[in-house]
Amino acid sequence: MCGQLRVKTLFANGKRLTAWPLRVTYLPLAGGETQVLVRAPKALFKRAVHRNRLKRLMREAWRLHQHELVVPMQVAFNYMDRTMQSYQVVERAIVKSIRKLNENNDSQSVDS
RNA sequence: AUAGUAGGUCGGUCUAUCGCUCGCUUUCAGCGAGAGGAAAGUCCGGGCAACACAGAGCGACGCAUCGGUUAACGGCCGACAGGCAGCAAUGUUUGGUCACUGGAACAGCGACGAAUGGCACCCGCAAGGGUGAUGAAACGGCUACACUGCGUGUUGCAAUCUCAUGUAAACCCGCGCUUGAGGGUGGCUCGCCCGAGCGGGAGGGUAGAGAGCGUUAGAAUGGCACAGUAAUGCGACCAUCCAGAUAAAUGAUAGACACCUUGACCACCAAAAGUGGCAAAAAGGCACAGAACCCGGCUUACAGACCUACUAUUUUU
Repeated sequence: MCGQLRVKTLFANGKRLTAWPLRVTYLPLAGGETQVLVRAPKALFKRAVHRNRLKRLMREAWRLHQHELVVPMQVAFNYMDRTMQSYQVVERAIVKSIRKLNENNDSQSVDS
């Protein structure tokens, strides 16, 4: 996912959920392809190496589990812990957040 | 053997599965390439680009023993002198001129040997004088400025160029159109040049792509000679063409090996401590750190391993 405008609208209008150590901001799409964004803030990690590492872990976990997401949406994974976590922890968080995204979407469709 | 000094090298390897970026090809696939010694800090110096040409004077800034080295440097190499630290190997620090002008400091004297002050003794009513011993501290300067010599045009790849998209060539105010606003030249002046628009307000629009951009043939990289004490040169010989992302590729998982720490146990010893040997199982660890136009330096960070030279002490021959 890229483009200043799209990112801005996602963070302005998107909903949030938490799956430690990630905070997920998402916005369901009517159609099209799912767009993803990963973030490791400079405020939390001073060194570029650490930020790169975390973004790679998040991307890798997403790559292996992206097919589990049912409905297309815009998703932003935001790393928010101050310590470096292992791949296992990140993977668990990604899986959990995908499950939550699916649940939320189901309940929404039921309501409407 | 122990302790230390200086310089240098390396800084994980392999396999399987699933991926990422770039290139090529016979393109639903295959093959090849894919982070560092500091890629970092952005502190110096260049290349490169733009400013029409890149001139002169003044100023400003930087550097300052001597020689060498280089594309260049405030870097590097070698040498000299003084201070400081160390038993030593060595490390560290300082190094133009003060003749003239100004400032601070400064009585005068002084290796032909030390003024003054303090001390002791003697003379004198006193002021003071004489003799003697002890003896901290000193080199011919310091700082700023000035002078002398050398160097520097400015801005930086968000430079710069091209294409595409879109709007308002509209509105208001001020100045100007050769008797010339404004600009190039951002420290100033002169000189040179461009010149019909320029500055401000409110408002409207765009913010995508490509080149620059990858050691596509050079200050190129890696060997090997040669010259030199060395930095470095020579390119004489051989080999090679080597990351190129842009919400920013170079990764994830599993296993094996290597390395480091702890270490059952064994030997010496009466025992403990200590020293030496072996190093299974197990546990833990495996640094600093991620290219962004490209090079040469400097500085800082760094687990651990290895190599070379030298110094001191002890023992043995």
